[in-house]
Order: sequence, then C-alpha cells, then structure tokens
Amino acid sequence: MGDSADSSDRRGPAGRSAGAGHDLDAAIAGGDAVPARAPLDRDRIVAAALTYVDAHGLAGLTMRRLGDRLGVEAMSLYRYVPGKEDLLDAVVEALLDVLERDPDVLVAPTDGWQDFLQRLAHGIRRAALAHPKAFPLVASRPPEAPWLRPPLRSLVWVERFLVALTDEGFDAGSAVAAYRSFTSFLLGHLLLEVAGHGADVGPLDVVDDGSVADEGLADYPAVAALRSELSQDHAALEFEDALESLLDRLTLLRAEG
Amino acid sequence: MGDSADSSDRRGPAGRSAGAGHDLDAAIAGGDAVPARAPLDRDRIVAAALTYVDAHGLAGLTMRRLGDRLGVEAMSLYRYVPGKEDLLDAVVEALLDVLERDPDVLVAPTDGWQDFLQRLAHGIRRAALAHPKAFPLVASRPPEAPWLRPPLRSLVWVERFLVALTDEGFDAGSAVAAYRSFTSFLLGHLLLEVAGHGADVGPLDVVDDGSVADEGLADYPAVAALRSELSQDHAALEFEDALESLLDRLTLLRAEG
DNA sequence: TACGCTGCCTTACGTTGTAAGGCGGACGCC
DNA sequence: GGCGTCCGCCTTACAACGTAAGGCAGCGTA
Repeated sequence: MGDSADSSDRRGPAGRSAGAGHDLDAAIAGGDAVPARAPLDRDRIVAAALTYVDAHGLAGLTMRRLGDRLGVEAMSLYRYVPGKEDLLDAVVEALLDVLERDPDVLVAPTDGWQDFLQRLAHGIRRAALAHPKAFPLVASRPPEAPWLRPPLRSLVWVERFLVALTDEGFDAGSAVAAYRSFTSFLLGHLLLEVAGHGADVGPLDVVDDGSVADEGLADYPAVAALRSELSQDHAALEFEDALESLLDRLTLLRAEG
Repeated sequence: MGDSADSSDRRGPAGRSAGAGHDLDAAIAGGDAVPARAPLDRDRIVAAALTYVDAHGLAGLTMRRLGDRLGVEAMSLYRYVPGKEDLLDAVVEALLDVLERDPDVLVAPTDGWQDFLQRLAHGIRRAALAHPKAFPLVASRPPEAPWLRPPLRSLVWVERFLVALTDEGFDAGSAVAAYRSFTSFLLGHLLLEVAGHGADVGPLDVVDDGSVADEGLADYPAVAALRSELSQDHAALEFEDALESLLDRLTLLRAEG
C-alpha cells in the first residue's frame, strides 16, 4: 500500500512547527517534507485526500491531518472546499473520474452494447481496485438524486448508459431495468471484492494471520472443512462469470421488450 | 458533521432536558419519553441504538444522545459496551438476528436448496427493509474474518449455508462459489433498495415528487425522457427476477460440479 | 502612498468518544 | 446494629474533531 512516500507526517528537518513565528523560515528552508508548498488548489486537496485515504483509511482522514499533509493549516482548506462532506463527495468523483481517461472504456457502443457494458464494468472494477479503502465511499455517500445509483453516480454516465442501450434496441423500461441490474451487480461484487483487499475503517487494522480462532471453528465443521476454498481469491473469475450471466439476462430482457 | 440540525431532543410532552438535575423528576414524572429507567442492560442499549438510527440516521447517533434516550449519562453505557464501534457491531448483529425468529426462514433445507435460498434471501430483505437507515452498517462494518461476507456476517449462517448446499449436492468449490454469488447479489440489491427508502440523514424530509432540478436535465435528454421509468419502484420484482436468475446460475454450477 | 484582494493563519467554540475516579445504596458478615 | 465490599451510575476531564470569525502579510492596481 503506502507506495507514495508516507511517513511524511513528522515534519522533516527544518521544522515549520510552531505557528507563531515566521513562515519565512519554512518558505526559505523550502520544500523539505511537504511538497514544497504549491499554491494549493481544489484538485490538489482532493487528490491529497484520496491518497491519504488509500494509505490510512477513511477513519484517519481529518481536515487537520490533510492540511498537514499539504503544508497548510486545516482552515485553509475551507477556502477551496465547503466542508468535509463535500470533500468526500469530491473524492468519490475523483475516484470515478479515471473512467473518463480510461482508453478501454467507451462513451458509446462501437461493438455492440455487450462490449460497451463489459468495458464499462471492467473500467469501474479497475477504479475500485485501485482504491480499495476509498471505494466504499462510492456506496455510502448518498447520491444527488434517488435514481443516480452507485457506482454510476453521475448524470453523465447514466445518460451515456441509457443512450447506449436505447440506441441498441432496448426500450425505455428495459434500459432502465438494465441500468438497475447493472449497478446492483457492480456494487455488490466490487464492495465485497474491495473489502477483501483493505477492509479497514477500523482504527486498529490487525492483519490477523490465516489461522484465526481455529478452535472457534470447532462448532462449524463445514466452514472448517471449506476453509481453504473460502480463503482462495477467485474474484476476477467470479466477476467475469456473474457479468456474463448478467449480460445474458439483459439479452433476454431486450428481446422481450 | 452537524449538517443535520435535527431537533431531535424535544420529544414527548414532558421534556427531560437538562441532564444534570434530579432524575427524580424523570423517574416520578414517569414513562413519558424514556422507558422510565429500567435497569439498563446491554440488549436494551443495543435496541435503543437501533431504534435511534432508524429514526434519526447513523450520523445522529452519539453516546450522549443514546444515554439521554435511556435516561442515563453517556458514560454509563460503557459499563455494558466497550465502545461505540462495538455498539455498532452489536446493532448489526441485532438487525440480522430477526432471521432467527423469522418463521419463513429455515435453518436447513426441507424443500430443496432453492427454496432454502429463496426463504433466506427474502428474510434478509425483510430485515433490511425494516431498518433502511441502519442496513448500510451491515455492509460497512468490517467482518470478523475476510470470508465472512455481508450480509451473511455470522459464522452460524455461513455454516448453515454451506451445510445446506453440500447436503443438497454441491461440491466444496461450488458451495463456496454459491455463497459468494449469493452474498454479492444480496448486498448489491439491498443496499441500493434501502438507499431509496431512507438514504438521507437530513431533516429535509421532502418527498421530492419528481420535479427536482428539471432544468439541469436539459443536457441529459435520455435521462429526462426516462425520468418516470427511473422513478418507478420495481424493487420487489427486480429482486425476484435477479434472485431467480441467480438460482438458475447456481443450478448450472451444481450440475457442473 | 493608499487601497482593496487573495491566501493563509490564529483563535475560539461546541461536540464528540472515552479515561479516571467519586459516591450512594445494596448486601454479606460480625 | 455497624462495617466493609461491591455494583451501578455520575462527575469531571481531556484530546481531537469540524468549522465560524476575524487577522494579517504580501500583492496588483490606481
């Protein structure tokens, strides 16, 4: 996980600690620990928040710490972000924004709706797996409108989805039903897959080894017997299978009209 | 945080406002708002927490308010509950505990595994719909073990599930795969269904009919055109269909071995 | 030079979770 | 009866949080 140099919270050599004094010192001593004090805009803040969550979990994110990370006092963030809730919304948006830059994801079907949905699904999965600790936010943040279902939380994508399907022969009701099935499928699978990759949110993330409470399993023989199967990770395959099954179902739906 | 200035304190007729004073008053004035000070055990606390979340949302739940609700200071709760995190875990457990009392849910298949899974799925759905504001906790709380997937978070149910399926002709791998599919399906569907029923936390209880931000939809013609379809609630039907499709898929899985 | 803007800092307040200890009543034992 | 012990709740206290309000230094412009 902490690929991007964490441990930077203890400030480096030339401390800019005590607020009272001259930040001249800090400015001159220059970029030591913190990214050298760039002018601090909204995108930098959101990106830093996402990075922080990836590294330390949602629970660890506070305005003060995020400020520290950016070489700035907490209150300075409020010039660019209305509040923490909005920050988290922005983080979700940023997380899903990679779709826009993903070359494998199409904005409209070129090789049929199934290909379109496959690419979209995999794109979202990639985004989720890239940020296991942050992805649950996508599900837990209430959407702007009740029919904007996570993880397809933006009007743009709902529009693209519906246009794609109706263009490809779905009628109104079927397109909407497909939208619902698709989102349910993605949410369920990805939430659970991601939970296996960094399920924290807890303060203490004790990575208990494999042999947790083996004696506790005495009362659960089937679980004990299937332990190895239960621990194996076939997430990718299962995703594929379930997605294919979903597409089959949608094919039927489309035909029935 | 404090976005929701939900004026939750003043409840019934005789308010019991200032905590400091004589609880004589509360005790004598007797069971108006508060259950008149029963001896306060763990189950009462957990039940009160669930009730509070149902009524005011997760964000509104604090130890102090929960204490108030029980006619007790916040710190008194700590004699029965180690901390808030554990409380929330207990709430999740309580929420799912109705399964044990649900006459339509079986602990072992009597009419085949499909019937067993149908009953289980519907039981969980009932539990989720009974507590829309609390159900997201089931998904967001990290499970004890990585292979305990929400919403089937307890060893007991995983055991029952695996026993049921293996008894009914699934081999080890298939039973586990079925377990995974089943949980993914439930989580995705129920999380999204529940989000439609009380996703917010807000005092803004506006049952927005349909005319929200119609001008914003100008750029999204497909969404605008399908608005009525998008707003309709076919959750029950969709649940049924998706569940049936899942069972079909599991039938195949079982046959293949 | 004066002035307003921008961008960050300082201070301060109310609220949260919870550690530590106090205190009164119930109860066993002499 | 008196007396210790314990249980159950309260009181006090603290650090950390989100954020309202205002300050202040450096700038661009006039």
